[in-house]
Amino acid sequence: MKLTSKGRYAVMALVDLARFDTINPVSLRDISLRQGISLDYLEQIFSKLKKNQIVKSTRGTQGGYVLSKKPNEIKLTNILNAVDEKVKTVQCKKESKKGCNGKATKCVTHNLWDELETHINTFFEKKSLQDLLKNNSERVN
Amino acid sequence: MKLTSKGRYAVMALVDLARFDTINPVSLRDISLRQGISLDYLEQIFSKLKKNQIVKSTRGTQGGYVLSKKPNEIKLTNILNAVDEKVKTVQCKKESKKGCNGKATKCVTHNLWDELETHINTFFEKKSLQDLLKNNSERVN
DNA sequence: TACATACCTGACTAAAATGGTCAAGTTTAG
DNA sequence: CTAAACTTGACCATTTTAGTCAGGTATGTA
Ligand code: FES
Ligand code: FES
Repeated sequence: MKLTSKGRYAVMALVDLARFDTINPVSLRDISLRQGISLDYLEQIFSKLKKNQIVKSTRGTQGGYVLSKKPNEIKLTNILNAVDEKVKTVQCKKESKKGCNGKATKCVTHNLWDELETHINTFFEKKSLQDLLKNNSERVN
Repeated sequence: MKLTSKGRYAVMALVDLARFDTINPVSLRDISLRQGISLDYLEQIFSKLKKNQIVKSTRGTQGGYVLSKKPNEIKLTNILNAVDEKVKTVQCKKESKKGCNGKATKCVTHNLWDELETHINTFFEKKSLQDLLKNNSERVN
């Protein structure tokens, strides 16, 4: 399973976006400055977020990014999947009958990792951007 | 957070051990063959497991490893910690007031990752080796 | 129309982590 | 005394990570 700064940055940036995109699109430069993330790296990340329809972009002066859905409709799963931070705990191909070691049968730990995967995914599916906003600004609706 | 083959192998090996150590100590070579894990790599892993009092060793011919506690007393947490696969999701030092980006305040995602950490640790604390045995051999007391 | 701003794309890379291997022991049952 | 098995530590190829860099292209505004 992976949880690296790419995923972390993606979430941070989107929380920032959710806070500030109410009037105008938010430029990556602003996010970069506010959150302390390299601009060039942000561009890579937002390129993926855009491909996955999590954000929309406007080019040109005064351009920037806007969320393409409401914060409560964007789940953490969506974000992490978008930037390729798939939660993958089992080693083998799940569909295959074969185990991770190439043997004919699933390994002794297969069920364990599978359970864990579900456990984590459930967590990410329940959490939305909205939850993070609430959590952090103490003031919501 | 990390979950790599070192942790995976550690768990596999210990399940194997739990099954076969009832009469004699089990040699790493046997585990290596049964589970398809490199012998040299297993040695690295067992060295750590021993330092953390999860297994005991007997040297010499017919030597090998034995669990140092009962399977139901060995939690997954213990195993993964022993091989340095700490579940660490927050980026910052938890005790510090500072955030992960060096700013004076915790970042907007701090609470999220902290919750996730708890969520995963709970899972690992509930699971013991015993559970895995049950799960896999269909026959237990 | 110029031009600054901001998105967009792809190649490149230093450093770290991963998943081992290799060599040279020491210990002890038989 | 010797073979099996643990012990230690150095070494290494490959992959991943976390970016940087160098060029674009689009567009609102002056
Ligand atoms: S993880 Fe699926 S068989 Fe080992
Ligand atoms: S993770 Fe703790 S401050 Fe960012």
